[in-house]
Formats: sequence, C-alpha cells, structure tokens
Amino acid sequence: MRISCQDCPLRKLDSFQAFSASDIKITDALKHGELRVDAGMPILEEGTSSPQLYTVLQGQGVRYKTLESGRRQVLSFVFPGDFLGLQAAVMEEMDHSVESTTEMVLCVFDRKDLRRLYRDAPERAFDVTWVAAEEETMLSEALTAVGQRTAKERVAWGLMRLMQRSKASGLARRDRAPMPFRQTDFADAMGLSLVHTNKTLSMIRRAELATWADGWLDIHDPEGLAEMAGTPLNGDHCRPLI
Amino acid sequence: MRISCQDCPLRKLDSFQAFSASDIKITDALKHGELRVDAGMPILEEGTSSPQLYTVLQGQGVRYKTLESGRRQVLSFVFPGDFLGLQAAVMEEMDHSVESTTEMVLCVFDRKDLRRLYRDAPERAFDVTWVAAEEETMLSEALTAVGQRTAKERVAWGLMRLMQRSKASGLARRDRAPMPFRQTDFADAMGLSLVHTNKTLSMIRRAELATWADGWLDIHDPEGLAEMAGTPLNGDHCRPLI
DNA sequence: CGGAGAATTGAATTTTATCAACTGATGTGG
DNA sequence: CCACATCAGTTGATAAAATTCAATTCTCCG
Repeated sequence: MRISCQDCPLRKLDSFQAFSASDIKITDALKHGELRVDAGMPILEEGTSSPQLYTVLQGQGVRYKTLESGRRQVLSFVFPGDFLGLQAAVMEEMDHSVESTTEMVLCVFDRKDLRRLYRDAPERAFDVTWVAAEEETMLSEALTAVGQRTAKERVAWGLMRLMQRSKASGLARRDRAPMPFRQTDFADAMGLSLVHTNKTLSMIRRAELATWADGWLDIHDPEGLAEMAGTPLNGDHCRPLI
Repeated sequence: MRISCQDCPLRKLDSFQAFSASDIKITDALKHGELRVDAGMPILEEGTSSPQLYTVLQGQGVRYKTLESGRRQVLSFVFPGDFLGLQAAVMEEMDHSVESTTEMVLCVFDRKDLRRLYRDAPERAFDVTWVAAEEETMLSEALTAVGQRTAKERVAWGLMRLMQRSKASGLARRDRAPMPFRQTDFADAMGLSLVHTNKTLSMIRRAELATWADGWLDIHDPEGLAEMAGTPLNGDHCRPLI
C-alpha cells in the first residue's frame, strides 16, 4: 500500500527536475512510509520540533503563523511536491505551522536521516538547499506583494499564483483548478480583511477576469488579470523534488 | 591585506556557532579574497546570475525587490555575518537585489566551489542549508508583521528587530546601535509610506520608547517597545557562519 | 426543521496614503 | 564667501483605501 518513488506520479510532471536512477534509489531508501491525514488537521506546529519530514504526495494545505492577538498570516499554500518540516530538521524548531485543507497523503522521512543524506548523497543535499532557496523566493514575492501592492493588485496576483502552483503540481487543467481553501485563508495570505477580499474577488468576477466559486478557480482572462496585478508572474522554473 | 578565517572577528561573537579547526581550514581554502565596496553601490542584482557568493565582514546594506511600478520592498537589512548570493548559486538567478548602505567589506567565494563543498564537506553544506532556513524564518516573520500588524506595531517591531540584529552582529553596545539606513529604507521594509513611518517614529520618540536620529538608534524602554509591538521578539539562536 | 459555517453586501469608521510645503544640513560653482 | 541646488527629515491638511460592524443569504448536515 505504499507508492515507490519509482512510480511517484509527481516525478512525471514537467515542473520537477528529472530523477536519476540513483536519486530514486536513495530517496526510496529514506522513505519511511506514508501518512494519510484528514482535512483540517495540524501537521506541524510552530515552536515544536518534529522528528519527521514530509513530501506532499496528494492534497493541499496551508502554512501559517499565529500572533498573540489571534491574527494569522498564511505564509503559503501547500501543494503536491512541497517539502515540509525542513526548518525543524535543521534548526530544531518550526517557525510556522502547517495544516491540511483537504485530505492529504504525505511521504514520511526521518529527521535523523538528513545528516546522513548530506554525508552520503551530496547531490540530493544540494537539492534540499535548492528547495529551501525556492521557498525563500516564494516568501520574498509574497512579502513584496503584501508590502507594496494595493488590494486589487494583490488579489489578482494571488489568484495568478494559485493557478500557477496548481498547474505546476498537476492539479489544474486549462485555466481551471480545484480551490479547496476558504476565502478567509486567502485573505490571511494577502494581509487583507475577509470582507475586503470578498469584495475585491467579486469585482474581479464582474470584470470577467476570474471566478472563484464552489471550490473551483477559473481564470477567464489571464492577460487582463496580469494587467490588474500590475505584473506578469515570474516564469516557473523546474525545481527538485525530494 | 586579507583577514584569515582564523582571525575572523565575527567568529568570536556569541551569535555564531563555534568553528572547528577543520571548518576554519575548509572555509579559508574557499575564500577567494575580499571585496571592498563604497556606500550606495549595487552588490547583486535581481534577475542576474552572479559567479560569486559573499559573506559580509563589515558594513551594512539592504536586500530589496523592485516592482514595475517603481515601488520597492526591502526584504531585509544586511548585517555582518550575512551570506549573500545563495539563490543565484543554487538556482541560477537572484530574485532580489542587494545594495550597500555603508562602505562594506565582503569575503568572496566562488559559486563553482559550492558543489565541491557539498561533496567534500557535508557538515559545512548542512550549515549552508541552515543559513537558508534561517533566512526563510526571517522572511516569514517580516511577512507576518507586514501582513497582520498595524503601523504602530510594525514600526515598533522593526526597531526591535534592527536592534536585535545589530547586537547579534556586534555593532551595538547596550541599547544603542549605529543606524545608517534612511527612513525611506525602513518605510519600504515595513510596507508603509515614508510620511506615515516618520510620524509613527516621532510618536515612539515622544513616548520615550526609542529614538532614531542622526544615524543612531537608541532603545530607551525595551519592555514598552515590545508592548507596543504586541509581542516579544523570538529569542535569537546561534547560527552558523559561512 | 434547526444550526453551523462560509460567502456576500451595505454603511460607518479608522487607518494610511498622498499632496504640499518647510527646515536644516551639506555641497558646489562662480 | 555667498547663492543655489539637493537630499533627508518633518509637519499639516486632505483624500483614498481598507477595516470593522452588522445583517443577510446559502448550503450542507444532523
């Protein structure tokens, strides 16, 4: 009942770098098993150290930080192929939490194996760093959007990004992607109130640029949406899969 | 005219992890030389790939991203001990720019040596990943501050953070640190307008919590400032130095 | 049928940005 | 040495953006 890395469906996607035979073997040897979690469950928690690392095989979730005041910043949306828990593995403690939005299936790795990986498989260790750098890039872009863009631009940008990530992880076909997140999650990601996010979304819907409803996101007019965002998205490059 | 890693003044600071003799040897062997740049010079540029990596030995600067509209988000302030250019080394291209604010001295490493480091010195490779994870943490915190905190909280938080980083890099004594950045830089980091930042700073000054003037930051009342920020800062842990 | 969670909408209020003007320090060329 | 430009910081007035509050709808589920 366990998918071997050899048969991993994510490997076949264009957005992930090709695996060598030895990559497959190394990764498969480290894979402890699979974890299936229900929708709405905590996976990693801020301030705790986790003995395990995960690669998302199926399902979606959110990474977030919570303030003393109860406000919450969604740092990013989690898609298949994402690597979770690196911070706890490297620095002893997570600085954010991760929660499942849909049911999820995770490949489980052991934290203790990470140092061994660095010793025995430098190429894969390099890939781990690559993934960390990739996440840094995503956070930089989010910070720039939240810090400098107006609500309209931000929401348009956020929708483009959600579609881009959906496509890269094989969830979207054409310009239609399943969107299991609530508007509250999206508002917390964009640093906007729920009400204002909702109004901006309906404005975008009326302008016939994109529609987010009933669990699906449709982008009707990619160019128009990019124009509203004030920017085209950075091209997505191929990244390593752990 | 080149400081050997053996004599590196940063090594002696509490905020950096202890170096083993072999760490020193490895790092010293990779150090190509030193680069001295004037204040206000570009060091790395968004969208370009750099053949070199740097560790800041002296001086301060800013990392930032620029939008098409001309607006700018300062991602972080650069202090001694910071590692620059990892993204370009790993992913071929920088996603942000780095500019010196004061005159700076940088240790220069060659990008091509990075893979060799991963092959020959797994412990140091692990440290590189640690640094990347550390930067991710800083960006997460900044995103949370910009996305969820009010202007008052944000500015108070930003000042605390500047002081914390100044102390960690040996620039501050007591609660007084040199502050070569302009208010515009700080405003761009906090996602606020210059005018509003200025007014908030003078409010904090009048409340006798902290004073930023004439190139120096003084924190008169750390507890009061933390209260205004709505949070204490996360304790700073010891991190690796590359 | 009742209740809970999510989305939606209108109205009032607060926060923050923008515009504009002024100060003080610094530096340059005639 | 002085007139003049420049740049960072400061302040007041006004406008725009986004939040908060409140109420309503809709769907799903027990």
